[in-house]
Amino acid sequence: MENERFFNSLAGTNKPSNELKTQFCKMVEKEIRPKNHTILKAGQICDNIWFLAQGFAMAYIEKEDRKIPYCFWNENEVMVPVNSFFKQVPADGFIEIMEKSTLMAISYRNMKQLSANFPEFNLLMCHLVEDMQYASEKRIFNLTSISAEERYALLLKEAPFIVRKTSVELIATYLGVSRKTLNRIRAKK
Amino acid sequence: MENERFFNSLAGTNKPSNELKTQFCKMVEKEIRPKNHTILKAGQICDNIWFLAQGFAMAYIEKEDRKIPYCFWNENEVMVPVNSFFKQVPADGFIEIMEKSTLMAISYRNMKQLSANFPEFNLLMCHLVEDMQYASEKRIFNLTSISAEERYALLLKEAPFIVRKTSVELIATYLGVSRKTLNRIRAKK
DNA sequence: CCTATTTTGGGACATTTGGCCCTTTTTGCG
DNA sequence: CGCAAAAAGGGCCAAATGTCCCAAAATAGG
Repeated sequence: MENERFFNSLAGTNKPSNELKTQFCKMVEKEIRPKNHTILKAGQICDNIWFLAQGFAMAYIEKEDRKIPYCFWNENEVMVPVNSFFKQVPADGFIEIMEKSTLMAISYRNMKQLSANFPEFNLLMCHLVEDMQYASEKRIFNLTSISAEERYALLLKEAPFIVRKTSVELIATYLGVSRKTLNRIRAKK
Repeated sequence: MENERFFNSLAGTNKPSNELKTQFCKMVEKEIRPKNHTILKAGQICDNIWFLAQGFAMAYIEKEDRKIPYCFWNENEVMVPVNSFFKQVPADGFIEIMEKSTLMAISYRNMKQLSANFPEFNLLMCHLVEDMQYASEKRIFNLTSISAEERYALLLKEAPFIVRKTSVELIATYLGVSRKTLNRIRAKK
């Protein structure tokens, strides 16, 4: 069931106790959200970690009426705006559901409680942030050291769902180039 | 003394117990490193978190004989390659001391022990990674949404020490442009 | 199913960027 | 202090990228 998938996704290769798992699963709430629904707005303090049981979503920062995507999430991924959620401060950006999605949510309060009661849960949270940091490092490396064309090829290889499910405009911005440039790259066979 | 500065830097706005502080300070070791010394090589498993008590350092990834800087550290900053240290896996990149520096080091084993004995220390480690993640997010935003010229202006404003202490080549790569382009930007008054 | 709206892809042109190369300046080291 | 090596800065040209624009295609909503 979806709560377990959420838990397993957080657990990764770790083997947390069944007690933790049971507690965790009790706390998770299910939400169905329609396409184009915004679940977090800039300025709000994020009260949830979500698991995208089904669907597609994006985090972006708004700048001069343009959306600058920071992250795309596919099914079975954990969504969390690190700064806003863990520090409980206003978010810089938005999280938007891009197609009808099923979300599993756990609140900050519940997260804190699990952390207090289960040191191993704390570890899982740390790993989550570490993984996100590592992903960011790789993205920065790509943005500073390979061409837009190579970045697009990499995206196609590692996250083709993004290319399938998003507009050219957003993909281009995500890759750090204009729509025109991405079109040219795609036109080259 | 330097051990305390290290501790305070990790503590940030938190108020950890004196007991933790004492334990921590006992574990810290001081190292003096000369210019151009590499304290971590790609492929090695990082065994330390460092505090740069004095000096200047850089993390970079090597690619086709070029150095792609990921991060620069100034005095009083905490240096840690998140993935290699926390997961104890081989590092992707290098950490190089760019000018004679004083480092305070704490080993993985000691870190683990503090984490086990002091839940509050665990929190500090989490905050450290969260902050790094937040910094990475901002950098990605800049790389995808503002011009090289604006990025340079921002760097000058927010981390002028990098501009003062590093070569044009490295700054340019850090900003995601060629040396030629950065020279042109600087030539514009 | 049809219409209004959005998205896409490409042409023309201007601008920016990068590679190559050379000279000058700075730095490191004996 | 002086020499060798490295870094900086800029000229020239080619390649790439971006802006503006429009027509065709795809999509959304009634």
